[in-house]
Amino acid sequence: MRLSKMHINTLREAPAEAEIPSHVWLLRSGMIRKLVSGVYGFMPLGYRSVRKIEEITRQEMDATGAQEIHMSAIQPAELWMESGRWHVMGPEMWRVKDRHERDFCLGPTHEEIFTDIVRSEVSSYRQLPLNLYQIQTKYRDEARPRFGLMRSREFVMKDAYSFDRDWEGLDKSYKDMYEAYERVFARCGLTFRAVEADSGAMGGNASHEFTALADVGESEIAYCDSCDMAATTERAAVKDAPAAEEAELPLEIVSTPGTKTIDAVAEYLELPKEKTIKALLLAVYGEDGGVREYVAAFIRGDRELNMTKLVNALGVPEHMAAFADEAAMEAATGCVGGFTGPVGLHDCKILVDSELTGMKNMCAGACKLDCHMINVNYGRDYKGDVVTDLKKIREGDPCPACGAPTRLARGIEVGQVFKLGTKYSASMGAYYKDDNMKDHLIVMGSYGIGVTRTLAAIAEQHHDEDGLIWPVPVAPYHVIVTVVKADDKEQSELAERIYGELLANHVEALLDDRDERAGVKFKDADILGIPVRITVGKKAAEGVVEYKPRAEKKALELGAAEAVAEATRFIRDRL
RNA sequence: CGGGGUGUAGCGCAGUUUGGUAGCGCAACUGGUUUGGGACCAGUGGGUCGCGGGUUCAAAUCCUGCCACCCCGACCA
Repeated sequence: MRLSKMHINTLREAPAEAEIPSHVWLLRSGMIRKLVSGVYGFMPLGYRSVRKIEEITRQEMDATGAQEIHMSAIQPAELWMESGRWHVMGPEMWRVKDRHERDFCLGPTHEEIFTDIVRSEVSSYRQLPLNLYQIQTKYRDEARPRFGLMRSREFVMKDAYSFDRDWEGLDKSYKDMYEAYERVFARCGLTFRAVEADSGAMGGNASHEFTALADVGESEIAYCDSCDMAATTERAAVKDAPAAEEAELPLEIVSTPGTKTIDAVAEYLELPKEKTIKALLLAVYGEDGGVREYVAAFIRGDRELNMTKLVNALGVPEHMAAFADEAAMEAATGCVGGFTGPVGLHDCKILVDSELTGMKNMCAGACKLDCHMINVNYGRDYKGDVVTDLKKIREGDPCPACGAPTRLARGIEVGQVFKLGTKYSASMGAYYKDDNMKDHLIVMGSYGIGVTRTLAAIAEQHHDEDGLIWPVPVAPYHVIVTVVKADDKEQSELAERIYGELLANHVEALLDDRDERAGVKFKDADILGIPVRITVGKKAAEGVVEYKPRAEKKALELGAAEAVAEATRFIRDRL
């Protein structure tokens, strides 16, 4: 492609809305363009890179035997009613009505649609296992779209669904997908980790998230250098601190005026925060928006609550639980904001972090204004309706698997795989017949890759102060041939020859034949992040050009033929 | 949804405090001079000042309602 004919528009300055490097450079390179908040369009170069990620994904999916189909983004509400998710999904689901007032949604994911296809088209064990996938636009009305393609309301996703006869089959399908995902992200040039994840609203009982490491990532992972433990911080189990070896002292109420926070009460009573109990007051809401149940969760004062573990313990969807309106909860349960403890509550479910059962002589709120209790002991003074791990993991906490210090890192969730089991086949009635004509539920898995988010993750990991540096497999073009003086006959002829030879070698080449100053062309080539630049300039008459990989600081002087050979080799080695 | 901020030309911004009929840089167009890291000179075009209502002789500027966008938080297959 000749740049003189191509529609590109690089920006000298970043639009004010862009905060992180991937967003800045994708906008400045003119690869993407915002339409409204969380909705982006792809310009010629951006769309080429998107298609490359799609193609890599497609190749790796096909290699596992998965088959590509294409379903509509518009989905009838009935299917979501059947699975039970029409009401579970919450406001993130983009709901629309047709002219007859019938309910539809713009698909945020396609479990229902694929289950529906398979239940009507698969009836025999001979048709299983089956893995169907699509690359398609998804819609999620995010509460807060952010960082360009990173968290957008419309995005391209590859979603695959596996259908097996039994759990052993699912294990195999899951492993195949997991390994395919490792190949996809490796080919995209990402530094990533696969970590254990919570399966959330997807249902199912096992999940891994593929996280591209990046400081700006919204996903936080915990991992261990001494063993292979790696999990999202939501998921990571936290080892309880060892039980205290202390005699139980008599329960006492003490006056603690104005100490509404753990910091304040610990300071006032001169106690370490580890000797205090923190109360988190929550409400579970029903579908009508009213309070269904009040919940008080107790964890050690120095810990933080892990909301995911809490809602899992309650068995409710995450958006149906939230911090309670204090006044209403005080009236209903006898708690006192800032002074709530596990002793003295009523009409309220009590969740206790397992660690507290081993702690002796703790300080907790007394459910009485300006008062705390000391020497509170589990078993003797209070009990939990549920006792489980409710705490968030911290850097340095002992690894739940081996005890070595845990490390934390941030990243971008570019893919996730789930073992769904029979959640959807059971709710929607997807069966197959075995060789005795007996019906069995199909065992399912689902597997997603955020294609456009992957593009952003790659940009986030591959840029410098001058612009993008695309890994060859996802670069919009491989080589850019820059003509320093477009009106110099020797230069333009040599550049044309090099350009032609590159194309003949099946290298995707750009020819910058624009009537621009050299500096403009160099700046643009750098911003666009084309992996190799061949500059045809002063020494064109001698047949000498400059060869420079984008990631290198210095250029090499080579003969034209050598430069073509070198560029061709560079690209082939990395594809 | 809560808190904060911003809306003025394609992009980045000034002007708003103290009302007087809109400006700068970049980009675009024309001509000339330049020509190896975002050139220079001269000229040109482009704006319902987010939208609606109000105050006023006069509103980008003051009052008011709404909308959009961004950031933090809540939330997030």
